[in-house]
Amino acid sequence: MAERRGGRVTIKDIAERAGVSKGAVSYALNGRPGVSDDTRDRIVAIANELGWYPNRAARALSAARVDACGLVLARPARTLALEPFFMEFISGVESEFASHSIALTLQLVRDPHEEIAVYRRWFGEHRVDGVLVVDLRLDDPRVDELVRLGLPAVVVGGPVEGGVLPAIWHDEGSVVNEAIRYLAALGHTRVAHVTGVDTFVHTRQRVEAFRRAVRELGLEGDTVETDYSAQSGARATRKLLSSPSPPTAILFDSDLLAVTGLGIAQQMGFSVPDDVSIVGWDDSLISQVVHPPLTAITRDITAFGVAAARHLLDVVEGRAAGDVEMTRGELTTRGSTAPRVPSIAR
Amino acid sequence: MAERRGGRVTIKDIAERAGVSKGAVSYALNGRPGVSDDTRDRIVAIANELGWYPNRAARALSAARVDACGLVLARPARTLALEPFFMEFISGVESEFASHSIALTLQLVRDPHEEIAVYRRWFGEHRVDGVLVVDLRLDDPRVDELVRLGLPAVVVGGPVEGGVLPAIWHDEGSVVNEAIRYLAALGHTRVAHVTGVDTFVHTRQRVEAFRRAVRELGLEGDTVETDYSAQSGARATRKLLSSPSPPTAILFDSDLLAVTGLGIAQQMGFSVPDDVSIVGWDDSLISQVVHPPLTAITRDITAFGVAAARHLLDVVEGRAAGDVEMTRGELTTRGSTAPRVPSIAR
DNA sequence: CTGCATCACTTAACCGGTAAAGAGCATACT
DNA sequence: AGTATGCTCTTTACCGGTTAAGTGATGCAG
Repeated sequence: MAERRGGRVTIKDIAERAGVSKGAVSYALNGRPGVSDDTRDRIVAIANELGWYPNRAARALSAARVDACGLVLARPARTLALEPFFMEFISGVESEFASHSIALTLQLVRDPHEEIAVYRRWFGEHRVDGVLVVDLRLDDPRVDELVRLGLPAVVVGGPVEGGVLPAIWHDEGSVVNEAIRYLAALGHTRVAHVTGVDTFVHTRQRVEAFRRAVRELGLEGDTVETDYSAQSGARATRKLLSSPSPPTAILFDSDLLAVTGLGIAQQMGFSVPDDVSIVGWDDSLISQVVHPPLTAITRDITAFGVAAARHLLDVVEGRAAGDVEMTRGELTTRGSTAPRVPSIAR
Repeated sequence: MAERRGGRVTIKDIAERAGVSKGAVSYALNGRPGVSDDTRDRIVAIANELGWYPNRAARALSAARVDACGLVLARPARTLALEPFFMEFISGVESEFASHSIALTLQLVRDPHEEIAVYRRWFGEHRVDGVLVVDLRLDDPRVDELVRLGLPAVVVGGPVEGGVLPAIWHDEGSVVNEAIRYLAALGHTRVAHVTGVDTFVHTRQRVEAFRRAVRELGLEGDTVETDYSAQSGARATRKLLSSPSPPTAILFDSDLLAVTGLGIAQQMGFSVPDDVSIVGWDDSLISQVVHPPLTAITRDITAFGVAAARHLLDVVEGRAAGDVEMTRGELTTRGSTAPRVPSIAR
């Protein structure tokens, strides 16, 4: 084998073997006109035989594309590890990228400030063709920076003010509404909402929907904010349940929060679901393996990842922009929710 | 601003601004001799002002490095999402890579066969400088392929037969030994081990250590294999606990398995830890938030990721090869283990 | 005053692809 | 016959860096 640098096969090797020029090889392997079918077949056969793959760096240098997209996660590692959402989302993103031979470049950072620095670097280095931005915040500085750079991006989790970047999100409101109506139908009048980070747009959407539903149904409804960490979830649950008139049903904004809340409730002597009903979010197996299994808001996160990735590829190729609103999740009822037991019980 | 393609600043722009040649700019920005200090300072100042970053593709084409490393995960997405190990590991890997401006390219695949195809492509495309290989198997075909390709790699999870690839792993055996001795000291005589995938090297190590400890201590000790999925964990637990003389203590090979096992045990009417003690592995918050919190084998997974990444960078740069054995984990005791209640109780 | 380093830079080739422009030849048309 | 057209392939420039080799100018020793 005529192998060169690092054992890699280049189109030059193929050209020599086929007795044609580099240009002809390039035309042949890219399926473009300019070579006869005979020559093309011969070249393709040689390429396969030698196990040729296009050198990505070389291609990126002339073509504008690097065939890689990026995802930056700015949540604490410990939270990420426990939040099944991200791995499922990534797996959806991956499967879409893989079928287009696009690489996923992942980076974990500590805060949005670092995240912006990563975008600047990635753009300057031409490391990625585009990025997926998660956990959209109100007045998100990342949006301005991405627009300024001109780095193609799709924002996951809420429409962007002014529509300056294409976005994709779930209808969070109507499923919150469904969950609260379900709890009300079970007889609960004091409900609570343990939310995620308050400045995230999807948190706002959920909180607003929660407040609206509570108002419309004439319930009492507290809201407690967390930073998605287990500790803050434990604190929030403890605070709610130690109030003089604790809620009889709690909606949690993530699996991790819900499972933590369940543990705290049980530890405080509350029986779930007899004393307090619990509803989780992002129904993962964790919700199902705990005891009792959790009623939860289910959505197809992998499909969400697929859709986000596809949208980004469209944006990168200039095929489309605009926003995509995915169908809302569903409420899956399990053992952690039950009709409210009249207060004589306690 | 003299900006060109896609708004990116190139050394040509800097050269024009500074009134020098491209070569001089390259020398200046790479801290190599060949330019005066004055000129260097001027060039660096201009580069900073224009926000220049080296185009990675261009650099990769001449230098041999692409400054990216890869990680392929060949477990089902649903399992991955729930297994905190991987995200924690990735976060460790990431933090080490990030401090060297190395990108992490992640790919999820269905099986080792696809994984090999990814390595071939990555190597041919020159997408990565090296890879981290997880879940080492006996007679792992990936090892042969990586050796054949000459793609730098570090194997995570057990030494490679023949030492053909550098590896990094934990001492799994001695911590298993510690856990079983602890259970024996609590009075347990019938113990069980719910393992992961049997062909993984680290599973073998654990199983051997378990069998040795059981033999040495004169215990009865069943081993049941799973594929790490929650379903198979549930099945394994059900099988063990429905035997005529069920074990009074079970060691699970992962958090997910342990939590699932806990749920099944409780569902079957076993009290944990009174009827059966449970020990988990990879002590994540999940183990801590369930009820009772799980006794578990703890190890610093993030540090493991850091060490693996650092070892890979050494290998890529030809600085080192060889194997690294990390310190073993520790047993953290919590509420899921207790002294054995004499069998009169049941 | 010559000879020879040394310094500070420029020139040019190269990495491995892409793609526009050109060249040689056969066929088709007027 | 002359020329236009089309096809197939080659030549060449280019992407944005790196780097070996080359060039003037300066300094300094003999």
